[in-house]
Amino acid sequence: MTTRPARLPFDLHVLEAFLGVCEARSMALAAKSLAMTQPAISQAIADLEQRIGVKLFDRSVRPLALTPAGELMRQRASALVSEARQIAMAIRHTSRGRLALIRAGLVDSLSRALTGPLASFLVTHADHVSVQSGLTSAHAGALLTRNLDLFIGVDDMSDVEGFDRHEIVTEPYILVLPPRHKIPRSVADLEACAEKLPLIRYSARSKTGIDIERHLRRLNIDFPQGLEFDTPFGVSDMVARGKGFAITTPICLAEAALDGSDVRTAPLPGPKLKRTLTLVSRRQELGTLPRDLTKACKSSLEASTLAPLRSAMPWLDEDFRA
Amino acid sequence: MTTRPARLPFDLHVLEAFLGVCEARSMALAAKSLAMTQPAISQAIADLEQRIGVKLFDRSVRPLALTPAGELMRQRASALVSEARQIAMAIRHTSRGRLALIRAGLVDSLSRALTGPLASFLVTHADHVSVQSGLTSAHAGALLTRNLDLFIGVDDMSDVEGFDRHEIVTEPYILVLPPRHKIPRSVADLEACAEKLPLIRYSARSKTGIDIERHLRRLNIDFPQGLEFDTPFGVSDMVARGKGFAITTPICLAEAALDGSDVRTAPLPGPKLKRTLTLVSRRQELGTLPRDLTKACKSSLEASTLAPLRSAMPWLDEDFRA
DNA sequence: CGCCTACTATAAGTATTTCTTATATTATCG
DNA sequence: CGATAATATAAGAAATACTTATAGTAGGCG
Repeated sequence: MTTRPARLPFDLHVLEAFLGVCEARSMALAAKSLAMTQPAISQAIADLEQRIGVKLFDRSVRPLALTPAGELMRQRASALVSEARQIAMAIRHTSRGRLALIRAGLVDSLSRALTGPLASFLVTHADHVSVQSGLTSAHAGALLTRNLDLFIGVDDMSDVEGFDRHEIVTEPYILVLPPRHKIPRSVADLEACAEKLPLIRYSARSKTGIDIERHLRRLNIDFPQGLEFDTPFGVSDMVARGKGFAITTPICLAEAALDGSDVRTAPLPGPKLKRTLTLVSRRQELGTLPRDLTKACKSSLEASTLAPLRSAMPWLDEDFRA
Repeated sequence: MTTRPARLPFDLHVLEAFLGVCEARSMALAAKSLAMTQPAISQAIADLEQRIGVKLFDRSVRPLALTPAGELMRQRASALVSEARQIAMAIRHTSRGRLALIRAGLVDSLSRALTGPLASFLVTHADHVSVQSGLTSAHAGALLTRNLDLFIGVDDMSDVEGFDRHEIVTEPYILVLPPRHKIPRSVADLEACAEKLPLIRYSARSKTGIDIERHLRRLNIDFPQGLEFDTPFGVSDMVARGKGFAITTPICLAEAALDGSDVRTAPLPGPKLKRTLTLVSRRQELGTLPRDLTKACKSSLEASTLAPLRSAMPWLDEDFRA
């Protein structure tokens, strides 16, 4: 006679009850919200504690307090139950060929260029589409914690396994200066320029800002701290107003969509600095959607943004295309 | 009368049964391995399918085939059940003040210096200790997929939320040359040196190798491809044999533990390049263990490695200490 | 300090779920 | 086409989860 393999000491339903108690700090209140009776909750929790061999609640105080093991359990059970709910939903809707919900992150610098095309594409594949602009680091974290299904951004999470990556575009960093300003052609010229006109910075909360600062440090260039902004518009508008110069990218500049102004653009002197925009999604969970979406975004970006940028800046690399 | 809130359409036990069928490709065989009867399995799966509203198996063929929805379910259910098992174990042992198992990753370059102290410390906190040397990128991936509980490495996963980081040491990259070789004092000297003696490289699979290559590119230095190694010993031994020079770190050099040879060391000309070694763990799951472990590692590293290195290379930065 | 209120725990019984045995149905292979 | 090995279904048994009733306990207030 075979020995029954060891079963898990809890089930999702019990964990839901446990989490209800954690939230309510009361078995009676949890019972109400879960449409069960207080003794059912009490017995379920007691049984769970007996099966796992530790106390989860301190019942000698009111309201109930979690033990350290209880706190650990709360965190991990919460994640587990949340994931289970997402599985339930994902299974149902994937099988219909449509997703119930797809949440896409889009880096700020592509917001104007791609929000429309992205949403238009996704809406043909999901009942509900959420497009969230923001910083790529936040999007990457959200993808890991399954609060996003995919994102387009500057970081491709290349050190993490289990994700697919589709490159959309690689672009160089460029100089942007106020109208009619002299163009620096060397690193030395750039440093001289900075003595008269401050560098308008991207925030260090963005990967773009970080890359630029790292680049300048490696050139041993130490521009004084001054203005910094989160958005391409903030940076570009200040340049247009003659308040300083900036290091940015053609797409960021296009994103800023300055009205009628004529900032000057030039290649960044010294070693080349580039950034790549990539679509990242979990492997195997969205079928061909990421690849198809990438194609759609490339087409749209080329027509709406890259071709005009090449016209405006003929000195951009031949490789600057989607 | 309150409406009962929507329950999850499955429980862990049913998912275990489902996964058993996936693995065995047979309900009868799954029943045997789960110590249940075949009809119990058949009914459980049928009920699951009815609750979630999709077919998971194609029963018109033998052996059973998974539908696309079934394949997605298999992947996600597998992760869920695996996580549930780990929760069960973690809760049990955390509450006893000891862990059942703790798995620590340690970057290759600290292997000799810290494997002993690390294992000695952890064995007082866990019944079973696994210390895995390797590349930090693999360790970071393993931590994310919960195949490691903590690691000490070069990447601190700073873009990912939910982790604690404790800095252990920051060290500069340095030059290492064959015995009695002339020391380059400028970037130009370094390039001239490379015309006679090749650069012995770290593999691009390591973050250290990547950082060095990126650094050289930003200096517009393009050393020809030649020898590359994964380990500090491989790189350092080749230098000792007069086969080339290397860019490395004091800790890597110490790790190489060259027998009786007398390679020359010098500051790296040009912009400074440093690396930081950090202990990374999930927030709030290991209590004070990561902080305590960090202290223990710093003490041990200072005594065993950093003090001797400062004696051997008096020109190292004052900040070069744990 | 004692009493009252509001909470949890326990006992006993009921309802629901899960499992087994017996057997019908179906896929595959020789 | 028949035999074998698989899954599905029916009916009943066993186990689990829940309810009602009530005992026991923590904390707040007078």
